Amino acid sequence: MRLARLSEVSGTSPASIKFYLRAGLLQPGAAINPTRADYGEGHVRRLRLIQGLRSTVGLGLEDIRRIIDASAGVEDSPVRRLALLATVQSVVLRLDGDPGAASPAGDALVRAMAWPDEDSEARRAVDRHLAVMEAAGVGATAEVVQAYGRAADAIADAQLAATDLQDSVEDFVLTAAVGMHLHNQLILKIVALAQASQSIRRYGAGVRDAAGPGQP
Amino acid sequence: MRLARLSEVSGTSPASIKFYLRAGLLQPGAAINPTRADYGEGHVRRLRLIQGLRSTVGLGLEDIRRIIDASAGVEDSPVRRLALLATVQSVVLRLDGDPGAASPAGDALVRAMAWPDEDSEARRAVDRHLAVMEAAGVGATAEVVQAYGRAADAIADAQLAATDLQDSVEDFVLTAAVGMHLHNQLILKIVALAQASQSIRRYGAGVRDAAGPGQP
DNA sequence: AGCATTGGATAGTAAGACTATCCTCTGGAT
DNA sequence: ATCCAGAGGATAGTCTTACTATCCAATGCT
Repeated sequence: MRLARLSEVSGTSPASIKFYLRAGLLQPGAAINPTRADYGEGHVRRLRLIQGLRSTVGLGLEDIRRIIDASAGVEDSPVRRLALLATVQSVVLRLDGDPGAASPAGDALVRAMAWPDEDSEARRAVDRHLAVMEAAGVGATAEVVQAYGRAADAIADAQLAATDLQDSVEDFVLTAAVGMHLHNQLILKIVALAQASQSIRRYGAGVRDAAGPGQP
Repeated sequence: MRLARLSEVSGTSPASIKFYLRAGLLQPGAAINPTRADYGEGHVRRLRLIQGLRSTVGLGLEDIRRIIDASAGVEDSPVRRLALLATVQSVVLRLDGDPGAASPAGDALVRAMAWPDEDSEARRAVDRHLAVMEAAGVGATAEVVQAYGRAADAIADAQLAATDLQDSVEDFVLTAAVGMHLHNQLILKIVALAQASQSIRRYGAGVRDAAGPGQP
């Protein structure tokens, strides 16, 4: 198909498609001659992936490029797919950074949850984050961290169960990233609800009524 | 103190201070004469708040303005402070939106957690979010939602306990927002760790090694 | 008296993600 | 064979956000 048709099918403006081509997020179509190129189903899937990662997950084009690069060549093999999942998580949550020291709280968590005591980017990110919180005077007690751990276990289980290793790489990455993002948002909103609920429990419904800029 | 001194004390460039003054995020200093103004401790606190909300929590100036507006006049009264906390959460998590229908999953959660069955912005946000997830084909089972709920209860408890209702409004809002943000990030990172751990448990450490763009 | 500072206003910059315009080539209809 | 709408490529413009830099007249300290 030609650019105009690709634009229609994918719901992306021709100008944006050209932009993604220039940015290297989309392969050039097969050149029929110097002024005509042919695009296929792969281009449509790629555009769906870009759109989804942008609009739903809110990633920038640089992050999307990293995910696309990591997807290259990962067609089958569950192990590679799960590794790709780790990359997606790393990008979505910005897990990369300096190594940093292992934290006792992190060790305690891993032991309490009976998780394999392996070094991983996620583990280092948790350790670093606990150190940052400590430094900011916002410590997390071991009980709280373990409560997070139990919830995280359930979440991870649900997400892995919902992960279809048979999809095309694009669809696999897209559903994984979208699912991850939506679950993350859900947790945060439930925390907000819990906090509102506990406030009401302690101080009554007046808490709700006193909200907002205009005070009585 | 003069602008130059305020700049030194707060670590904000004079140009930025002027910018915040223009944007209305900072009150003008007490005018001594047409070309000289005096700034006080309140200005320093306000700048600390703006800086913290920007750099740590990553809020935009519009969101910061909403929080500042909501803080106006809230000096004491625990009830008002907790209401302010709800506003901060609403801004940080972007809880506002159309009402939307109540979801059975949300009701189940509230009942299971024995939270007060009150209407609130957070509750509507959870309901809406569950509907969005359903629509996106990323359903959350009741068990998962309740696992989130238990963790959220522990989180909310820890955060409310760490909330010092005696601080200045600025410090109160700042520590609340920063704590909220850091806890949120922690949860997401622990989920990432849980997922990595479960992947390794199922498929062995090969998952970790297969990560990254360069494949063997 | 004189010059650096202050405060206020105006305009410029940088990043990110497009969007619009221009130009040339071409392929199907005439 | 010829014409011209549309294709593809390149370049430049737009919009937003958050500053940063420059100007300018009025002071105030020396």
